[in-house]
Amino acid sequence: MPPITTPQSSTLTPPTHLTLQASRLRQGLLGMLDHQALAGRLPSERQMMERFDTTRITLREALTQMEAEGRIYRESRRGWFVSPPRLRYDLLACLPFHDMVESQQRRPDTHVLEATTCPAPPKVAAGLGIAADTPVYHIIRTRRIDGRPVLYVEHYLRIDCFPGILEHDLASRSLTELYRSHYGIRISRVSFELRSTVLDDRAAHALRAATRSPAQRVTRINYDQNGRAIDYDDELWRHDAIELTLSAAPQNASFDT
Amino acid sequence: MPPITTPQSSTLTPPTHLTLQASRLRQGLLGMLDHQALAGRLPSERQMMERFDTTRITLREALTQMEAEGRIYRESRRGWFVSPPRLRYDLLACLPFHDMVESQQRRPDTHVLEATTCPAPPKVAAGLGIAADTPVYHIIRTRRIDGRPVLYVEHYLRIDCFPGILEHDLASRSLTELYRSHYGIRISRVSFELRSTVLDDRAAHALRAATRSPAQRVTRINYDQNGRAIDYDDELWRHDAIELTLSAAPQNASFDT
DNA sequence: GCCACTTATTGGTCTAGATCAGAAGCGGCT
DNA sequence: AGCCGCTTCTGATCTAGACCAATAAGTGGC
Repeated sequence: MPPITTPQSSTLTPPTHLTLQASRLRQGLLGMLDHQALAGRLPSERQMMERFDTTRITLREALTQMEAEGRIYRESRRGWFVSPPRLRYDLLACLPFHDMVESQQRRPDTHVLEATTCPAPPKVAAGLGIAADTPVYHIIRTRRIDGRPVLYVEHYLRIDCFPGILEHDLASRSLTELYRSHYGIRISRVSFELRSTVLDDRAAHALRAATRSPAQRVTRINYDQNGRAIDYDDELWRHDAIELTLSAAPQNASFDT
Repeated sequence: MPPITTPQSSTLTPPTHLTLQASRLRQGLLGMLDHQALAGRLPSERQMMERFDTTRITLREALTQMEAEGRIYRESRRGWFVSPPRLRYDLLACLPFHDMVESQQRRPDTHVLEATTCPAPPKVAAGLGIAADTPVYHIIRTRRIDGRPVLYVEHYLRIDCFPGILEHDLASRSLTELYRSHYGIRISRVSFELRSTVLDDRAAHALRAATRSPAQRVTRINYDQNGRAIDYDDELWRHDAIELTLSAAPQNASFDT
């Protein structure tokens, strides 16, 4: 006998339940993204909720998932937006932010939030190989691409390497360029630590993002030609804004038999 | 009339509202993590919801946030767990998975889901520099650390480079080791593409994870000593399971004046 | 025309449930 | 000892609202 696999699907229960709501919603949203494509802003939550005939909570869950995918993002209390293409960030090219962004036909933009001196936090001290609480320069900046804030970065610089560097224009000049032109220091080695987390309250606020939005942390230590750690950068990117790339020779694979 | 700014705050509505619930909940959960530390499993949602006197939805939102932070993770329909320490994954060390895991005093484990031949998907073909739909080996594996499934990886190998490689034991031997010992091919260059996304349905199912849990994608192309692309790997990691590291000389910074 | 104020809109947070389906544990049977 | 079906627990999904707070737009006075 033919044991019909879905005996109840057509008669008793209407086909509009199960977990179909989610996929239906998802389909609808994806279609919306395709159509208005680069339009940017999505309709308000209440409008979408009505259009897709669902609940606010269900809708928000679907939106949150697409945010995690990197398709859309939100600005705090401002709405949902379609994510622009990711910036390709070549870790070893070591291009200054402005150059990197412009080389991809995008418009960069930097804003300095803070430029002070502070005692080195434990992690920074450890990374730089100096005693904890040694004074260091502390620079906090936000960076935007095509007007969208995507990066919150804190730099910690060794004071003995870059005396007086805070006097320069830190919004329009790149640090690495300053290192070279004013201090004769060039970067001969970099080490990275990458992990995906969320924006902390400070970063979220600075980026106009909702607290604890998904983020990509890029911690970076630069070394000069003498192998001395000269600065420690802590970058928090909106996770949908970048795609990290990297190409190099492996460091031990040549020692085969 | 005197429009008292907060007329209802003390009388009608209890002071337990605002956004305090969230932070209170968060505190409680963090305390719980600290105390039972490595215990692993968290209490059931209904128990926590009662203990913290809140709603299921509010609780789940808090849990989801901590999942995004990488502090906890969930197994589909099985519960919430405290995230173990992240595995340090040195991109340029190019250590086989088993060695990498064991060198960090963890227990590795591999399971082969599929080992077939298939036409190269467009992206793979482009990455390998071969015509689309050229047949390639296709290996799908899941990997675990201390019994926890953390990695879903699909390998695409050029058949002309590794004829008959599917006959080997792909669960206990590393591919790179097979490349070297049986085919005389060693990896002389790697290129990576890193982006944070979510697990697709297949990967989620294979990792016993909820669909669309946060994930770190690591796409990798290996090149042999002749500069020829030999394989294309697509790795999907549970995002809280790893911390990527990397140390190298920048590729253009030496050309200063 | 500029600025302070008001108001409407919208996202952020929360309540109080219900239903469904997979996972785990348990017994009993083989 | 081990397989199988049953029950129970638990997470997954969804409904139908409410109130708060920040933004943005509109309004009136100077």
